[in-house]
Amino acid sequence: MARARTTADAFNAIAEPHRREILTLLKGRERVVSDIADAMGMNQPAVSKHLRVLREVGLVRVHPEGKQRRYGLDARGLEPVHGWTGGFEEYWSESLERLNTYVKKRQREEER
Amino acid sequence: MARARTTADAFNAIAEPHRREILTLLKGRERVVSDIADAMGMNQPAVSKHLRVLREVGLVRVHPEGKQRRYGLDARGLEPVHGWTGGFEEYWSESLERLNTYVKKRQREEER
DNA sequence: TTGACATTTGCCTATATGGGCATATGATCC
DNA sequence: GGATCATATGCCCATATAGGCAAATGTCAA
Repeated sequence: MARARTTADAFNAIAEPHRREILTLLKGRERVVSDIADAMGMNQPAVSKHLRVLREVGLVRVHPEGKQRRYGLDARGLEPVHGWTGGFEEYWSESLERLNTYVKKRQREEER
Repeated sequence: MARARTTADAFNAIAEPHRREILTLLKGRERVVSDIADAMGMNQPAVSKHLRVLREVGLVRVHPEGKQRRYGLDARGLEPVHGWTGGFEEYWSESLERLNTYVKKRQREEER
């Protein structure tokens, strides 16, 4: 079996650094394809392909405007990723880790 | 150019559902390979390969114990993912979005 | 219609899986 | 050393890119 499709879900879509860069670029405002390509120093077809992936996974939306196509952010699809990783927060937050240690210690003491 | 290696970073490593499942399984306690394989209903070699990826990206650690190898979580590598997605929180949190709108409105008012 | 500009899509290549199966490597016990 | 259990690796296949380049499609203006 091959690797999962990049359009399978947001987890796969954002695994590509250039796609994350695009999403970041779209944060403040909507942008036209050539604008994005310039900002990234990439040729336009490559950008179009990444935009297609992001579109298929629902992280961006297109707003045709004459011959141009403005792309806008629809980051709701990132919530599952944020939520999933958030479930591990205690493992990297030191203060939370201390709290956790404390709680476990208390639990052990209460068991006596 | 091909897709980035799954061991390139946590973003790529957690794009695979089975690997996310493994990390979740390791949340409470450390587990031995066969234990993980059983819990996931997967054969052992496949699990070993996923563990290798997670190990190379630093999300798990091995603790040899006789002929067994206990794997433990080291989720600190997930923080960048959580942090990056967190930068988009306002786009899916409606209350936050309202707050954002309010803040921007205030800013506009202050500019007068 | 024709021309010009903006984007998308098709084609091709190098690369990287993910899982099944068989086999190698490690560790423990006799 | 030899047997046995637990894991890791090697090999093979089907599949999926990511990006470069050329060509197709869409849109608007004269």
